[in-house]
Formats: sequence, C-alpha cells, structure tokens
Amino acid sequence: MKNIQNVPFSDEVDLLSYGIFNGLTDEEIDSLTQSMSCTLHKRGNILYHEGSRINGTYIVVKGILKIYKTGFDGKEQIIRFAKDGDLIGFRSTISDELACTTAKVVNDALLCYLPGEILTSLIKVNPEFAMSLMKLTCRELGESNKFLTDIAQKTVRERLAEVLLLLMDTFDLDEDHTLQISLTREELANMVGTATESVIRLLSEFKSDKLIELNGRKIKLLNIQKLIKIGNVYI
Amino acid sequence: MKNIQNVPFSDEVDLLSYGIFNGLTDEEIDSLTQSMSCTLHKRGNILYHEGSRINGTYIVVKGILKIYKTGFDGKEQIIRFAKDGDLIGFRSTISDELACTTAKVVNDALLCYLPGEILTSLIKVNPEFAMSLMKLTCRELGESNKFLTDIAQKTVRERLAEVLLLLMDTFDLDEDHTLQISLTREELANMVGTATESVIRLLSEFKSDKLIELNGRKIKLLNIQKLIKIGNVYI
DNA sequence: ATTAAAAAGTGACAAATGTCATAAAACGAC
DNA sequence: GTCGTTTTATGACATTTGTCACTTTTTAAT
Repeated sequence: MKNIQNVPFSDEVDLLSYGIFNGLTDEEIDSLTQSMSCTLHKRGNILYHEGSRINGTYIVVKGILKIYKTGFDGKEQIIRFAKDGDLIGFRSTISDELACTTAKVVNDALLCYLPGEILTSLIKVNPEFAMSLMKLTCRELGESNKFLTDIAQKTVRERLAEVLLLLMDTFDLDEDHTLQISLTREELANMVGTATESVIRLLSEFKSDKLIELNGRKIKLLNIQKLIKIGNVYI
Repeated sequence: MKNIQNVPFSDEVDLLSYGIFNGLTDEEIDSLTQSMSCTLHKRGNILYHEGSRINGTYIVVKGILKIYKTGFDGKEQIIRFAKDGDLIGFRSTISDELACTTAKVVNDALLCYLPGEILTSLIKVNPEFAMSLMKLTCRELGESNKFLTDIAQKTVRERLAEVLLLLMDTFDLDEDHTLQISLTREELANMVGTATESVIRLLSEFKSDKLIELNGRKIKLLNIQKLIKIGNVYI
C-alpha cells in the first residue's frame, strides 16, 4: 500500500498563502502548523467515504480531488472538485454529521489534516476565521442551489456546455486553450447528471460543430462564446 | 398596499424559543430584540428578489415562505421552505453576495428583521452562536447536495414520492394523515423539477394506486411505506 | 512487448418526459 | 352571486434521454 505516504515537513506548508487563514495571528498559524499532519495521496485513493465519520478537515496543498455522492443505484454524482487551497471535510465536522460525500483523489495530492478540535477551537477564538469559513460555506451553498436549478431545468446539452465552462473556470486552459484537467467521459457524465453514452454523443456533436476539439481526454475549447450561448450561462 | 404591516411589539417575540439563539446571554437577547423590526406579510408577498441586496436576516416567527431560484426561462425551482423558527436571507448577508434566491410568502407570516451589522457583530462576539449558525449552514449544504443528486439520478415518479415525504417531515400530517401544507400542482412541479402536467398525471396514478387521496390541494397520505419504497428514500 | 481490463464509441430501440391544445373546475375580486 | 382568471385535468404527440449490445481503442500492469 503505497497509496498514502507520510510527509514529515508540514512546516514547509505556508498556510498564509491560502486566503482562508489570513485573519490568523502568527501564534495561531504556528500552532496550526504543529497540529497538522501531511500526507501524499495517489490517484484513485479515497480520503473518506460517504457515511464515515470524519473529525477534522483536510487542506489541499496540491492536487485535485473529486467530491461526490453515490445515488441509491450506485451511480456517482460529482458535487465539486477540490484543488490547491481548498478545505474538505469540514462540513461534516462542523455539522456533526456523518460524511455525506466521498472524496477521491483525481490528481496525486498533498493533503494536510487538521483535527476537528483545533478547527472548532479556532472558530471560537478567532471570529475573523469563523467569518471566513462561514462565507466559504455560504458561497458553496449558493453554488449548490444554482447547480440544483440547472440540473432540474436545463437539457443535457446545456448542462454539458456549462460543465465545460465550469471546468475552464476552475482549472483554467493551457496556452493551447485545452482544459487543464482530464476526466473520463464517465466522470463528465457524473458531473452533468446523465449517461456516459449521452456525453460521448454530445461531445462528438460539439466537435462537429467546431466548438471543441477532442484528443483522448484532452478537451480544447474552440468557441467559448458559442458554448456560453448553448449552456445559457450568464455572468 | 396592505400586504405588509408593521408590528410594534417585537419584544413579545421570544428569541430563546428558537434553538439557534440558545447560546446568547440575556443582554445579547435584549439588544437583539431592540434591534429587530417585525412585520406581518400576506400570502403572495415577496420578501426579497433574486439579485437584490439584502443586508440582514429575517426570523420567521410564524408562517411559511418558499425560497426559490428562477431558471433562465423563468421557471421557478423551489429550494426549500422556511417556517417558524427558520432564518432566511443570512446566506447572502454573510457571503456578501446578492440574493441568489427569491423568498415569497406562502402562508401569511410574521417576520422579524435583524440588520446585518447586528448579525455579524453577534457572530464575532459570541462563538457559540457562530458555531450554531455554521452548523445550520453546513446542514443546509448537505441537504442541497443530497437533493442535487436525487434530481440528477431519480425519475420524476421517485422524486414526487420523495417530495411528498419531505413535505410530511417538514410540515407534518394532521389527524387525518393530510399534509399540513397545501401547494398548487405547479408549486409541486417546481419542487420536483418537472412539468406541471407530469405532477398532475403522477398524482392521479398515486391516487389510483391507493397511495394518496386527493381533495383539491389537500393531499392525504394513505400508504407511507409504499411511498418510501417508490421514492427510494432511505432513513 | 504482451495482455487483460477499462474506456470510448456507435447503432437500434424503448421509455420517460415535455409540449401543446383544449376543456372543465375552482378560486378570488367586486 | 357573477365574471374573469387561475388552476386542474386530459389526450395526442414530439423529443429527449436512457438502455442494451457490441466493437474498437486506450490504458495500465506485468
């Protein structure tokens, strides 16, 4: 099992570079850094399962994870991705519920674990941090509600276009206008909320329509304006 | 315009009866009560619109509101209902974003408005309150993600059964096993995420199958076990 | 390099759901 | 109570989307 590997030098992780920790005093940062334990995780590794008890939060220092729920028939629904600087798992810790999602490593990741007591004591001691965390959660809630509405009302075609744009916003394009993240067709389907075959067919259509270019899992966006129009994406 | 009516006696509202304010000191409660302004709102009244700036939160003392988003083609998607003891609007206030939903009165409501500065100062001064509010938001986020997955993966039939059960949990049944809230077919459709006609047809089916009884907008649940099974609702 | 497993792609078809048109019923304002 | 409006209901039909079966291609492990 070399899927997880301990990383001793947690002090080399600069918490202050992540906006969320901005309001902390030097002592608080030091103490946090001491309480953290950092680990390297390989692609495919599952950090926690839906239904398990997590008592803390992971800071994503490097890498990408997908956060998904499993439907009653076993199909995944990807809720969001977590990347550098994101916190994961704190929702369950704070709400004092079991994990309602599974977190799986998509790109090899360096993660730092912060025990729940440290997190909650920090919330109680530093109101600015509490406020930041709350802001974060509220924004996430806003996004979740927006996506809920889209899934309920938009067609698969619209949602696929939207998801491509969302991936562009989240992971950027390289110099070649290619999405910096590569997902399987199934994973795309699990974001869009549709069948894998539908994604395959629609991607081919988009390709025929010169909106994108496909090269294995690499997707190059050729006509973003048109994608925005197709996806009915505003702002 | 008698849709809104001022209510002078805000001190008659007992904040402590709402769990969220439990951690507050007597002085904090007093000060909150002084800062509150309470109003009576008639059915149909809109408290705030999606895209507007709200700078505060409303405490629902009595009544029911629906919280919904409007899709790009004007169709409503109901996100949740707010009832006695619920807080609404604080998401935008805290995340410092425009309202991402509209709040409309479904059953005449008594609402108390708490200005944003009071809310944020309370968060900063009382960590226990901050924690409660965060817990609330995290739970809401969990629910939103769950519903997102359901809409993405379940059939309309399953979702309708689920929504009926959700309404049962939220608003209870009366002695007659009838849902204590009455919604139009269109509103049900806007919860389920489907067309009004589909809801009408499926309700008729449920009725034929002796799962429910219909009497105008009153829905009587005859076979909850079967509804749970149809909706694939666990726990 | 070889090979097994996973992923991508395609066609045919079925099922679910939305749309439109229209009629009947219920509701609310006056 | 009456009238106009909204809601509910129903049928016919089109469209979207999912499912299944199968082939080809890609990927990853040895």
